[in-house]
Amino acid sequence: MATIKDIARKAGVSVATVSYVINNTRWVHEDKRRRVLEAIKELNYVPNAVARGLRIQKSNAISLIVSNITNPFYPDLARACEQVALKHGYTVNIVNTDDDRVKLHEALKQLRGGRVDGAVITSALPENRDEIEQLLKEGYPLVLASRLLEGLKVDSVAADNRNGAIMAVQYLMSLGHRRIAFVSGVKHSYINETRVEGYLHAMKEAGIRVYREWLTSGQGLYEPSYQVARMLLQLPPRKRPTAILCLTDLGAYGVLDAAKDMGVSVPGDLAVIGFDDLFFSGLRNIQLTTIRVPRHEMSMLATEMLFSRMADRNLEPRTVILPVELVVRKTCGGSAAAAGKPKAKNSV
Amino acid sequence: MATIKDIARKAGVSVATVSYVINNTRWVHEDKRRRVLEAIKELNYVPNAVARGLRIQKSNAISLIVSNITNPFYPDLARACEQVALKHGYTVNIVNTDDDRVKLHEALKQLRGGRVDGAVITSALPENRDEIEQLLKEGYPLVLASRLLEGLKVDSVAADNRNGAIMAVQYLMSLGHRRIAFVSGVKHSYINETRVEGYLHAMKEAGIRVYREWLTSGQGLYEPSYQVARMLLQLPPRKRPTAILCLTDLGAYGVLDAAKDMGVSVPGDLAVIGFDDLFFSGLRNIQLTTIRVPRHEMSMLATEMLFSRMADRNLEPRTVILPVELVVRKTCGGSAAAAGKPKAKNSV
DNA sequence: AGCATCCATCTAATCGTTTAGAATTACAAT
DNA sequence: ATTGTAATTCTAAACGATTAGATGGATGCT
Repeated sequence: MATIKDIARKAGVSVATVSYVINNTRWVHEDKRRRVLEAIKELNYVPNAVARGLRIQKSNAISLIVSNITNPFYPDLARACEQVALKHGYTVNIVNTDDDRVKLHEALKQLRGGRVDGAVITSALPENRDEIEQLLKEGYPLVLASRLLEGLKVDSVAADNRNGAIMAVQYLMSLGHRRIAFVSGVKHSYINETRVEGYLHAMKEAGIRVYREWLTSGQGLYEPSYQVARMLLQLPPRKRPTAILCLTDLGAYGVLDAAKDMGVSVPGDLAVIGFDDLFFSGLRNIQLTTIRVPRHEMSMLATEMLFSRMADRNLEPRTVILPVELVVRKTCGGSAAAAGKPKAKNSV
Repeated sequence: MATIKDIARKAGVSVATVSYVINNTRWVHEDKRRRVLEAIKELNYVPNAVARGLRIQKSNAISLIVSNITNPFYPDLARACEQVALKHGYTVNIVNTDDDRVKLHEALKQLRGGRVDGAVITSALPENRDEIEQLLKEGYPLVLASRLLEGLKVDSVAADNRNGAIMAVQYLMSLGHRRIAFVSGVKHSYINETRVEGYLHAMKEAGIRVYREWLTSGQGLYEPSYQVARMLLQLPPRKRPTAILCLTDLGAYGVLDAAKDMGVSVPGDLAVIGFDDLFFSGLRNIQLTTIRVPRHEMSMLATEMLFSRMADRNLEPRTVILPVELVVRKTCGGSAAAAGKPKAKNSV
C-alpha cells in the first residue's frame, strides 16, 4: 500500500523522478535510479493501476463477453483472446451475460466506465442491437465474434454456418438419408438463423419436405436437446427422422443419450451430426461426426481486429467469415469419401 | 465520454449535486434532481469507474485465479464465484496462470495495483507460497480454494481428497481388485499430494505392495494420462493393473481411450475410476465412476469467505474441508452397494 | 428586526499517478 | 568570474470522481 510519494521520500527524490525510472521515460542519474529501485523493492511497491489508468486514460485491459463460460466452446475462445491480448501487453476480463439484456448492459458499463479499453462480444443478440449501435456511435472499440448482427457497421468474425449446415445435410443425403431433422437453438440468434437457413436451403434443393416437428429448439444445450430428440424418435415412422443435425455438439450429446435411452442404435438406426467439434466429441466412446468451427482462429482474429481498431478508430469495419470443416467420425456410419470440400467465403 | 462536469454544466448545478443524485447520498430538490437525471440520459453518461475507484479506494471487483479455464472444472468454479459476487454487487475477473509463477505474479499485481479488492486463488502451488504469504502480510484479502498451502494462515476451502482416494481404492478392493494403479498429477500440488496420500494409505492398510510403475503422473490431463495408461497396460501380467484410479476425470478419459485403443475392455478387463465428476462423465457413452468434488459449494464458500474477510480483516482464518462422494456408474462394473459413506471432516 | 436553525447547494481538497514546463545544477568556454 | 548550454530534477496541473466543510437562503421564534 505504498505510494509513489513514499518511494520518492525514501529515495530522496521527487515523485516525477520515481515515475521516470518506473516507466523509463527520461534519463535519470545512475545513483538516484539505483536508490529509487531499492526503495521500490524494499517497500514492495507496485504502481496503482487505477490512478495510472485515470491519468493516462487507458486500462490495458479488454473484455471478452460470452454468454456462458460453462459451455466448453467459450473457454477456447477465451484462451485465444488472452493469447493475443498478452502479446499486446493487455489483460482480458471474461464476462458472462447468460443471454440476458441487463447483464450485457452491465458488461458494457465496464467499457463506458473506463475499466476496459475495448470489448469482443460473442454473445450479441438482435435485442442488443440498439445498445451496441449506440456504443459504436460513441466511438468505443468493439468487435463481434461468432454471433453477428447483420447490417451493423462493425468489425465482425464468424464461421460460415450456412455452408456448414449445407455440408452436413448433403453429407447425410449422400449416405441415403432423406428424413433429416434439425435440433436447433434460440430463435433469432445469428448462429441459429444461419444454420437453420443452410439446413432449409439444402433440404429444399433436394426437394425434401421439412415437417414442422423436424425443426425444434434444443437451445444448443444438452438437456433440452435430449427432450427434443425423445419427441423426434417417437414420431410415426413416416415422419420419424433417420438423421438428426444438431445446432451444437453439446446438443448432440443430448440426442445421443436420448437415442441410447430409447434403444435406438447410432449410427445403425439413427445418424447424428453436431456442430462445433468440442474436445469431447473426439473421445473414443463418443466419436461424434460434426462440423468443426475454427474457434481459436476466430477468436484470435477478432481480438487482433479489436487491437487494430484501438490503434486506428477510422479503419473501415471488416467482416470475415471463416470456412468450416466436416469432421467425419462414427455417428453417421459413413466414411469421409462422400464429404464435400468446404467452400470458403471471405471478407463480405 | 461525458464527465460529471458535463452533466453539472448541462443541468446547471455543481458536480457535487450530480454526485449526490447519482449515489443517492444527500437530498436534492426534486426539480434539480430531475434536470440532472435528464442530462445523464441525454448524454448517455456513465460515471467513470476508474476515477471513482481511485477516490473511494475500491473497485467492486475480485479476481478468480485459475490455472486454466479450458479445464471444465474451472468454469463451474467461476459461475459459483460470480453468483455470490453478484449478490454483493461485485464483478469477477477470471485470470489464467497456466501454473506459471510469473503469470500468477501478474495476476496478483491486479490486487496490488488496486484493480481488484480481493482474490480467490485456485491455482496455488508450493512455489507460490512466498508471494502469497507476503501479500497476506501486507493485508490483502485472499482465499485459497481447491489447492491449499498447508500451514499458511489463510482462509481456505478444499475437498477431502485424501478420503476420496481412500474411498475409491476401497471400492475397487471391494470389487476384488488388488493391482490398482494411480495415474497421478504434478508433484507437490496439493491436490495430487493429498490424493496420492489417500491412495498409498489405503493400499498399505490392505497390505498391498505398490509398484513404482503404478504411480506415474498423467498431469491430470487427457493426453499424458493416455500415454501413461498405455504403459500401464503393457506391463507384464504380474504387475499389470486391473484397476486404474485417476487424478481427474479428464485424465480418466485418456485412460478409457487408451484401453479402447489397446483392445482392453472396460469394465471387463480393467476398472477405471476418476475424480471430480465433470458433466461429461455422466454421458451414456462414458458413464465414468468417479469421486465427486462439490465444486459449486467449494467456490461459493470460498467467495463468501473472501467477502467476510473484506468486511473484517481481523477475522481468524478458517480452513474448511468439504466431503466428497463416490458416484458409481459403469466403468468399474460394480454396483453402489459396496460404496462406503463419505466421511465428512470440517473446520480444521 | 435580529437571530438561530435547517436545508440545499457549492467550493475545494483528495485519491495516486503522469508529464509539461520551470528550475537547478554541472561544466566548458571565454 | 561570467556566461551559455546541456543534463537532470523538480513543481504543479491534470485525469474524473467523492465528500468534508463552507455558504447562502428560507423559515420560525422572540
